[in-house]
Amino acid sequence: MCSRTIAICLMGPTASGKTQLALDIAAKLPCEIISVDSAIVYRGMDVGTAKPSAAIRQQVPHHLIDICDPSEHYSAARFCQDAFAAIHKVTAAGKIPLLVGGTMLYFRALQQGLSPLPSSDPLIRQRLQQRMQTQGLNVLYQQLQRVDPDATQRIHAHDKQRILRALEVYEITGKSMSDWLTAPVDPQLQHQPACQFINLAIIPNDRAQLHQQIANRFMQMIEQGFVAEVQTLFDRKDLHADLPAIRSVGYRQIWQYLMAEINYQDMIERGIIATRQLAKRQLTWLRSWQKLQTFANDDPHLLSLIIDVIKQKGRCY
RNA sequence: GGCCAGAUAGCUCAGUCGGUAGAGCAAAGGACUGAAAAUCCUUGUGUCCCUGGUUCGAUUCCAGGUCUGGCCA
Repeated sequence: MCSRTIAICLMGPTASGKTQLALDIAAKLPCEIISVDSAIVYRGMDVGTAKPSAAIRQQVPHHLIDICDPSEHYSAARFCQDAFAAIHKVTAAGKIPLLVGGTMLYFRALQQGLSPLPSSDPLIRQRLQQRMQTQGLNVLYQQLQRVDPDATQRIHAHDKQRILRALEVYEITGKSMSDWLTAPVDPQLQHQPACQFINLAIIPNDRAQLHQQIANRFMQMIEQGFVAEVQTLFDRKDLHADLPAIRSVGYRQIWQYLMAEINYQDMIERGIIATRQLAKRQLTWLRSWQKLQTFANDDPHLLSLIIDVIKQKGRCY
C-alpha cells in the first residue's frame, strides 16, 4: 500500500476558490497540478474558463490545459488516459500529482473506471441526430426499448443525449449498452498501476454567498473581454453551437447573443444562471461522493487543515 | 390637475361568468459510463395592493384610497 502512487483530488463547485487553493498547496508541497475540467482543455477559451495564466503556469506546472481545439470533442475516456499519463509523469519526476477541477464525471471515471464501450462515431451520431429531428425522439426511444429494454429503465424518455448514445453503442457493436455495462472488465484501471486517491472537497457553506460570487465573477469575466474571446471563436466560421466547447457555460449564451438570438442583458443574466445551475449539479455529485474529506470554503485555517490531511494520508509516501 | 390602463408566486404574466388560484422562467432536491460547463427527473413557492359595501361567501362585482405606467393639460 505504501508503495502505491498517490494522487490528491481537490474538488468543488465553480467559483469556490479551488484554483487559488491549489496554488497555495503547491507553494507548500512539491506538487504539479493536473486540471480536471472539460472546458479548460480547449485552446482559445481562457477568460470564460478562468484558466490559470501563463505566468502562474510557469511557477507551478499545470497539465491538461490547452490540449485540444474547440472543434474537437474531448471526452471522459480521453481524460482518463491523459490524466493517468500525467499522474505517472509527475510521480516519476518525484512530485505529487494534485488534480484540481469541477468536472465530476472525470473524477469518477478516473477513480472507478469506464466500461469498455466504443468511443463515439461522428457519422452514426449525426445520422441518429437527423432521425431524431425527422421522426421525433419518441421513435428512437421505442427502438431502444426493443434493442435494450434495460437501458430504458434507467434512461428517461426525454433524455436525448443518453438515448442517442445507447443507440449509438448498439449500432457500432451490435451489442446493447446494458450488456457492455455489466461486463466485468475494467481495462481503464486494470492496465494502470494501482493509484491511491486522496479526495478533498471545498464546500461553500452559504449558498447565497456562492451565488453572489458567481455573479461577480461573471461580470469580471465580461470586463476582461469574455465577449471578444467568444467573438474570435465565432469569427472562425468552422465552429457551431452544438460543439461541446461552445455549449459550455457562458460561451453558449454569448454565442446566442452574437447570433442575435438574445439581447445583451439576457445574455448576462442567463450566463450567470447557467453558472449557478452548474454549481448546484457539482454539489449534488459531492454530496453522494464516498470517502470524501470536506472543508468549508471560508474556514480561516483551510490551507493548513488540508496540508495536514495530505501529510497524514500520504504519510508513507 | 384630468382621462385611461394596470396592481395575482422571487420575476414575466394567465385566470377565477362570485366557492381563497396556475404557466414559463428562477429556486431547491435528485439522476449521471467516450458531449458532462452536457443531458434529464421531481417539488414548492401566494395577506390575489389597502379600506369599506353587496353577498351565506369577494382575489373576482361596486365605491373610495394608495402606488405604477401612458396620454392630455
